[in-house]
Amino acid sequence: MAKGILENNENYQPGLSIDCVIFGFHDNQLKVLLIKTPYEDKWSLPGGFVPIDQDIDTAAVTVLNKRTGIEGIFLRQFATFGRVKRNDKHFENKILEHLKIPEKARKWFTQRFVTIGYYALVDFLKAIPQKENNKGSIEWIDHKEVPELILDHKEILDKALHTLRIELNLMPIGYNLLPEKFTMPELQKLYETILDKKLDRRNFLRKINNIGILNKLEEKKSNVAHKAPNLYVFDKDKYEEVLKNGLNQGW
Amino acid sequence: MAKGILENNENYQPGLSIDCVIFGFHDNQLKVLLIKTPYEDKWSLPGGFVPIDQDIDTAAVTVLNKRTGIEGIFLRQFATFGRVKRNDKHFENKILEHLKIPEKARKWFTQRFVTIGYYALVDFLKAIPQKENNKGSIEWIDHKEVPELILDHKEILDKALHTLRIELNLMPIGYNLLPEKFTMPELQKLYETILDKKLDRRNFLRKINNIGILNKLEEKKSNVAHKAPNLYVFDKDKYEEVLKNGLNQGW
DNA sequence: AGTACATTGCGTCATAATAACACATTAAGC
DNA sequence: GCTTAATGTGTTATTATGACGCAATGTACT
Repeated sequence: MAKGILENNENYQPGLSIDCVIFGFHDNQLKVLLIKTPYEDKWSLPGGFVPIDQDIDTAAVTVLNKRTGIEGIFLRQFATFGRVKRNDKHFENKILEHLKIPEKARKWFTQRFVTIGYYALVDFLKAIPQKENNKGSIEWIDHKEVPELILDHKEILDKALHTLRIELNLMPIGYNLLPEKFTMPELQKLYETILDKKLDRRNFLRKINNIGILNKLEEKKSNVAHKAPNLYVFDKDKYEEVLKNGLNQGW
Repeated sequence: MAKGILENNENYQPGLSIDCVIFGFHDNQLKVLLIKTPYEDKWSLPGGFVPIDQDIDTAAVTVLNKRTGIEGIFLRQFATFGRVKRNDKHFENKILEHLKIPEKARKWFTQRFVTIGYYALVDFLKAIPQKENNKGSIEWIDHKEVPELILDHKEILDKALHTLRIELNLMPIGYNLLPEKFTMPELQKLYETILDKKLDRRNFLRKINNIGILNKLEEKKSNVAHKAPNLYVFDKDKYEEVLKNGLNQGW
């Protein structure tokens, strides 16, 4: 919840919020950063409100930065959710009381909200979940084991993943999700996890190499079971270029 | 401008608007439906506000329906625009006076607005531009000859076209842009116009046919110069199926 | 040390998709 | 009837994709 919002409603854009679907990758699993709500047994996406003097993109960056502690990450708006009924039952009186929201601020919280969805791809190891005032809990959760979410947050999460899957065909990914040096099997696992589909090792290698954004290092990964795989890094310049121009332009 | 908004601000979601980029196709040109603003020599996208008790998608349908008179059209949300400065200079006093907006309503119009962009594909011949109270003017304008637009509407239009170009690879189009019976050269021209690129006749035919959404009719187009082209119709069932499942799934 | 096993690197082959191009057909206009 | 411009229907070379074979490498076990 945004700082000072209880005292200064008028400093925020009314009826508008930001919700972020923050993806990370760890242990061959796609993780999503979720927050446990203090007042009921559900979870929510990290979100916030939009300061009246701040661009919506900036407000999204603020949410992300506040929750992960990192900057300069991949962040993209993917949809805006505005069904009337999406929050009409949410902030009931008992919840407002539990949150100790003063009477005069309640109207602000119970108004109709439209929310703008952003999704982010971040480095799991660099992104340290940040609690709100050291209270509550925030955790990385396997996207296959997402618990019940408040409001329409499940729908938002699903839409984010769907968008990510489609955009896999339009842009390279991995730079923000993997450590600097990584192996081909790791990159492949990332794709397989996002797509929820097995890919052929050898065809994957060929296709990824054809994009031309990887540099193979001399070193191999050490301390691994079985044959040591090669290490790769992204060629940042080429990566950015492909990100900008897109790939796979059908027509 | 939405009905009753001057008297009943509180019936609308504050600081939120809808803008529609309505595309049509005629004379081998991609057209955009634009409105001449009465108070200055600029044009704007057709838009509206969001009734407090209406889904945003419904509000977008309302705008579209009001401006074209048609229903059941292809309409898709593509982005939300929320820079702080996007409308801070727009509704200056002289404009508010010109619009005869009463003093107490001015605060509503001068607040910060975030707008949700939708784009639509409609049949040029069926969509008859509808004026506001028979005042002002609304016209189909060639997308290559778009005049100066208010606010960030040019940016919104560009983003819509960019989205449409990308989505050409993910879905079939034409059903909402062409008459029921059409020729292959017409469909090709549509693609060429949207993409702003020449395509090879024979390769285009093969690729379109492989999608499997067209039925060739027995008849040919009559009263044409040169060789009479075949007529086609979309197979609605297959079209809808491909629309839903998408095409060209890279991975 | 030797062997089984899992995993990686690198390659082949058949098929499908794409790009570039040739030629015959049809109708209008002179 | 001839020219012209557009359409219908191919062919061929190149590239991308999908399915699969096999040798190399390191761990674990006997």
